[in-house]
Amino acid sequence: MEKFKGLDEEKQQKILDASLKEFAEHGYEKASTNRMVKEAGIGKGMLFYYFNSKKDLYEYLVEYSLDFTVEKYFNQVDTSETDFIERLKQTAQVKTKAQTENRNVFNFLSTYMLSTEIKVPARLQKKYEYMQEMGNRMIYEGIDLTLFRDDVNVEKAFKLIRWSIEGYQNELLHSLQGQNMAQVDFAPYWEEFYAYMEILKKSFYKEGEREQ
Amino acid sequence: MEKFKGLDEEKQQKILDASLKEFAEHGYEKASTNRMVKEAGIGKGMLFYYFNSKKDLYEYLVEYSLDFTVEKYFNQVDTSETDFIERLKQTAQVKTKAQTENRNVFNFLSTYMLSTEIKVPARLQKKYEYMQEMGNRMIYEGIDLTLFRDDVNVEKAFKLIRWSIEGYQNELLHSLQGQNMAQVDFAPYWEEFYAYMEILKKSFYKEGEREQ
DNA sequence: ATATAAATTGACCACCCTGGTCGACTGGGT
DNA sequence: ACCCAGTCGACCAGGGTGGTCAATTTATAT
Repeated sequence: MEKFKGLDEEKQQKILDASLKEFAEHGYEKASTNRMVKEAGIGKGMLFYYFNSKKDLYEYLVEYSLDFTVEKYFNQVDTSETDFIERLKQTAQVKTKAQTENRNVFNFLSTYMLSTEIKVPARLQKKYEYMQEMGNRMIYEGIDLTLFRDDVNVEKAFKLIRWSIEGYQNELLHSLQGQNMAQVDFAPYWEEFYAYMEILKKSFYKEGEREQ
Repeated sequence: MEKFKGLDEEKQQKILDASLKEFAEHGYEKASTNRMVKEAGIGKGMLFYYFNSKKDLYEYLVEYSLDFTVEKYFNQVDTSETDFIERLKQTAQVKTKAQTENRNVFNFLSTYMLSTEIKVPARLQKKYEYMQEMGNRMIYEGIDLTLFRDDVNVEKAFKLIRWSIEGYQNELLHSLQGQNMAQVDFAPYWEEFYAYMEILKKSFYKEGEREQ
């Protein structure tokens, strides 16, 4: 692995992108090292020179993706915002940015989370659980509960709001399928998103407790 | 194909289940006819005796799944219910029932809808589009718009409510992963689901326009 | 009972792809 | 001149592919 880290950034990135993508699309077993090296533009031997085996490569990618997610996503959210919906608006923005900058990491990680075909070492498993815990804190910690209507269960309102936002993001992602994310003008979609957020506030917050 | 339809129901079902499952899990290209026949408990030759080729089998399954969905799902929903959330409650119940009775069809169809690796004949494509149109009508046709609050856009409220329900269903499905659906006691989950629906009514409907 | 037809099997085919290895080659440092 | 880390891709044995077909069992008709 030290071999790999000695490479110049650009080459590293090409190899990471190629292998993250391959694993994300095909899962562990059916991912092909041949396709990876072709996509990355390196000789077959090099992949096994940098990483010793397919399995080692996979574990390296898991750790890389976890670190990436914590640093470029979780650590960017300002947890001093106590308005739940505002907090989620912010996470949506940060997430979109991180996702646009490196889609492969997100795709890889989400297939990794669902898949059960391979078990990683305990150290990585721990890291993964720690990351989930961190993600929860990023969303729920320090939220001002008094903004919510008194006649609805706050826990359930949390979930409904999160599901709504995930639903919007999924639909948007699906409708933008195939387009190069880097060159899509997101402005109108943010407008639309904010409109949805306003509705959620009207619906789930107390009357008159809303800003402006 | 007539050969296949002449079989007794039980054998047909075994073959359908095995191949729907295989295609759903691996996609068209990587699905293995060998695994299908092993799972179905028939000789290799028979699959190509009933259906002429892998492709023909796939198209048969698409049509079968579309017909199944329309008959056992769409046609069971009572569209005389004009309360949007009540209508969706009902579709959720019908869907859960149909899904429990034949999970493979739903899994196959949802991967088919996302996948782009194979294009089916125009006739099937038309049938698919007709089914989507039918699904929309099942959900939106004849809905009483006056129940909704005046200060929110109804179209957007529709979507928020649907996303919420889909979110709940996904989370439930995920938490029940691996268990045999046929022998899960759904009663407490329906309780929980109804609680969520009540919150949605409180949030998105006019004050005092709610039943009881 | 016999002849004919239909259903069913699985060994077999030629081909493709797999993760991983290894001898050959490169270019820069000494 | 020698060394050596870096790089390549032909090559390996093994396994899986969709599809075929001669052989056998089972059902049907006479």
